Amino acid sequence: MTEIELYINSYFGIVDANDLKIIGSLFKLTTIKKNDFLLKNGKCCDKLSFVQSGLLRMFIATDKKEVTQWISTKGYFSTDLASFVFDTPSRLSIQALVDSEVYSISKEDYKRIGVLVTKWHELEKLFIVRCFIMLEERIFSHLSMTADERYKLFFDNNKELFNQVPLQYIASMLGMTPETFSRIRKKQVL
Amino acid sequence: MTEIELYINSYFGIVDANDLKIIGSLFKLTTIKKNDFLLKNGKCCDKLSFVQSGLLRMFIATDKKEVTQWISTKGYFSTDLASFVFDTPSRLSIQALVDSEVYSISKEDYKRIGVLVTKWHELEKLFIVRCFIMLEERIFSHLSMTADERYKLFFDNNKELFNQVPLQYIASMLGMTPETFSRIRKKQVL
DNA sequence: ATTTCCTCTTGACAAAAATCAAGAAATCAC
DNA sequence: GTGATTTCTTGATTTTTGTCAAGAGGAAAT
Repeated sequence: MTEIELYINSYFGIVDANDLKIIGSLFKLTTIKKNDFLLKNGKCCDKLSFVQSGLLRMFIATDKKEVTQWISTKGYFSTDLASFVFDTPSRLSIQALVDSEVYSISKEDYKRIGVLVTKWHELEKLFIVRCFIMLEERIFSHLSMTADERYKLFFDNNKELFNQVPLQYIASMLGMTPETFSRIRKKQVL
Repeated sequence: MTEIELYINSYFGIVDANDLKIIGSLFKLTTIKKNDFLLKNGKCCDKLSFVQSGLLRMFIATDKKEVTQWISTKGYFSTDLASFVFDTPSRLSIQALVDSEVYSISKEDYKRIGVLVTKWHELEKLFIVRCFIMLEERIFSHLSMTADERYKLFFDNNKELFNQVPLQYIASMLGMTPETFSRIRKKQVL
């Protein structure tokens, strides 16, 4: 199995080898240099990507600051879903934090999957349900935890990220300032 | 068209009248008395419901407090999606804040929709994508706004809710204490 | 009506987090 | 390697939010 077939298989649970081949063949591997953009806000997002290697930062620029919504690591998908699905201008920008490789599918090819693979919509639905549940979890963390607790929770589950990306982005993604983030880290060490 | 058919049509965009009838017939209208539970945490959530009238509070009980995740008003769906889709014990409890009516579908009948209506999975996928986008928006509000700003945003979009439910639940849902909520309200009036 | 319960408000205070400013440390470009 | 830039840390201070406690107001029950 190719790498992309493995992803599709693990995320969408497709068992049929033939379907897997079809879908996999529609994704194209491309590289993005550090600091380059996979998507700039304002443009319509015309592709869906999976991170094969590297790191992508998804952020929204406000008048005051940039808000990092998520950092996609190997295996995560990366797109402005609203823009991709409903053809609206994207609010998200997506930028590579290091040289990265992504498997991307164009909107046209994406639409073709549904035609070619009967079970696709059902499997994709389950995939999005899982994403939905992750977001619910994240909202819960903001409703019920302090910055300190959110830090610990995220750190425990994503240790490897902390020496790969500027910490200010993780801080933003967890809803705190870099200063607060730094002070929390200091406490953890002692 | 019956009320439930109207919902299905507006949320899932089904055009075929026959499909609509089929799906609509699988939902059963039931009533829930004020303070009664549609779902108690720990049980497996075996149905998916749409609010026809009334108000449902979805909350998670922690050791310290109850965290209100969302209040479902007319037209919203209400379920513990993780529990419903993956047959796990639910973390959410769902309780009626006033006498309410819901259209519910059992898990078995829900599964049958996919068989009976070819386009169902695709339409449902789009529905969940819209839910996903709403949650992304909500997370953004926690990453970039103060309690004050979150209050204003929510108030502007949900004025009618404020004289129907205990305000403490709205406070919780917005991630602040009842006291902070009360003080923000006081400032708004002046 | 009055008692009880629940919700909301208010004040005083404590804790958490943001802001501002400066400097250290690390990284990047040449 | 050296200088320039970016990122991180730290301190001082302010703002925001939470906590605790008391009381007011309303709704529901008896």
